[in-house]
Amino acid sequence: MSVTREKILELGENLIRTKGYNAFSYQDISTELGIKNAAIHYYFPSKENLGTSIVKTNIQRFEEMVENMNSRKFGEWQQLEIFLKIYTKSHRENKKCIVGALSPDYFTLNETTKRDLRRMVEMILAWLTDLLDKGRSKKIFSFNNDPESKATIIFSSLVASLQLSAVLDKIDYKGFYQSILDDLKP
Amino acid sequence: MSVTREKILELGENLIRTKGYNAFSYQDISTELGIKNAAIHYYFPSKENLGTSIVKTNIQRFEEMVENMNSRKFGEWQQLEIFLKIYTKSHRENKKCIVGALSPDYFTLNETTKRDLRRMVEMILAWLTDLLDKGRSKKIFSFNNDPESKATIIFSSLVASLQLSAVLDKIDYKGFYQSILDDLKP
DNA sequence: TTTTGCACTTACTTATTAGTAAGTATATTT
DNA sequence: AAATATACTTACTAATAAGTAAGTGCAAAA
Repeated sequence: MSVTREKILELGENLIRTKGYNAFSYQDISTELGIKNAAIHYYFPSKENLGTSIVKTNIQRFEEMVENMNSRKFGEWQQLEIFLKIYTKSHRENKKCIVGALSPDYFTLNETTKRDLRRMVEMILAWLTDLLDKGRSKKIFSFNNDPESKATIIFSSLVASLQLSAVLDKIDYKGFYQSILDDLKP
Repeated sequence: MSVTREKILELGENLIRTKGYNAFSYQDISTELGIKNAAIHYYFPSKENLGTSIVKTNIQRFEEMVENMNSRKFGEWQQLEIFLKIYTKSHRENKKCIVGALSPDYFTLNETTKRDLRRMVEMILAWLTDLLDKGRSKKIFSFNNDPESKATIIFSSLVASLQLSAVLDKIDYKGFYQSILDDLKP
C-alpha cells in the first residue's frame, strides 16, 4: 500500500481524534503532508470515504487485539488491563478514542460511516460484556448488575473520560483508572 | 428579554445537542425561525457569543436545580435521582447533554466558551463528589473508591451514554440507569 | 411633530469547504 | 521505443460559512 495513503489515514485519524470529524478538512492534511488537496481525493474520493476507511482501520485493530489476547490465552483481568491501556495511552496523547470522537457527530455522518461506527461500538460492547460475564463466573470480577449494563457503564466512562480530560486540565486519570478496576475487585 | 433572542438560544442549544457545535450554522437557525441570518448576528454578533450564552444558560439551570434541591432539603438519594433524570429526559429526546455535545469539540472552541464549559464541568463534578461523599457518610450510598473518582465515573458514564445511544438504536437505557443506582446501593 | 432607538432586512464580502477535470512527470510494461 | 499505469499537480467550481455596513419600518419618547 502507498506510503502517502497510509500517512493520510494516520493524520486523518489524529485530526478526528483531536478536532473532530466536522472540524477537520482536507486542507489540514494536505498542508501537514506537503501535498495538494487533490492528492487526498486521489486516494479518498470523498471525506465519507476517508471517514469509513479510518473507522474500518480501527475495527481491524480491535479485532487483532482480541485475536492476539485469545491466542495467547490471556486471563480476564489481564485482558481488561490491556483494553484499559488504550485509554491511558490516548489520555497521555491528549486524544479522544475514535468512538468518543465520532459518536457525538453521529447524525452528521454519512450512512456508511454510521454503519461502521455502530458495528465498532457493538463489537466492543459485546466483547466487554462477554469478558465481564466470563470473569465473574471465574470469580475474577465481582459486580451485582447484569454484564451488559456493567459493560455499558465501563465503556461509557472510558469514552467520556477522554473528552472530559481535555476540558479539565488537571484530571486524576490514574485515580479514575484505578477506581474502575477497584469496582470490579472481588 | 426578546422572544426572538430566546428562540435563537433554545434552537441553538438543540442544534448543538443534536448536530454538534461545528456542524450547525446560523443558516440552520434563521431558516427554522423564518428570520434572516443577520438577525441572529444582531443578538449574537459572533458564533462564539452564541456558544458562550448557551453554556451560561446551562450553568444557570444547573445552579437553580441545586439551589432548589437544597432549599427543599431533598435527601441524597432523591437528589441523585433528580440529577439522573436530566439524562433520561435527554435520552428520550434523542439529544446529548451540553457537556457531551461540546467537550469533544473543546479544542476548536474559543477561549470564552472553553472557560465556561470547563466551569460547568467543574461545578457538576464538585457537586456530585460532595453528594456522594455526604451520602456515604449517612450510609445512603455505598462505594469503595474515593468520591471524586466515583463522581467522575458516574458523570462520564452519563455523558457518553447519550452519545452511544445515538449510535446504537436499541440501547437498554433503563437497565443502564438502574445499574448506576444499584452500584451505589448499600 | 420630530427624533430616537429597537428589531430587524438587504445586500454584500471574504474565507473555507468538498470536490473535479485535465494535465504532467516518472516509472513500468509491452 | 512506444504505450500504459501510477501518483500526483494545476487550476478550477459550486456551495456554504461567518460576519458586516447600510438601510427600513415602526413604536415610543421628547
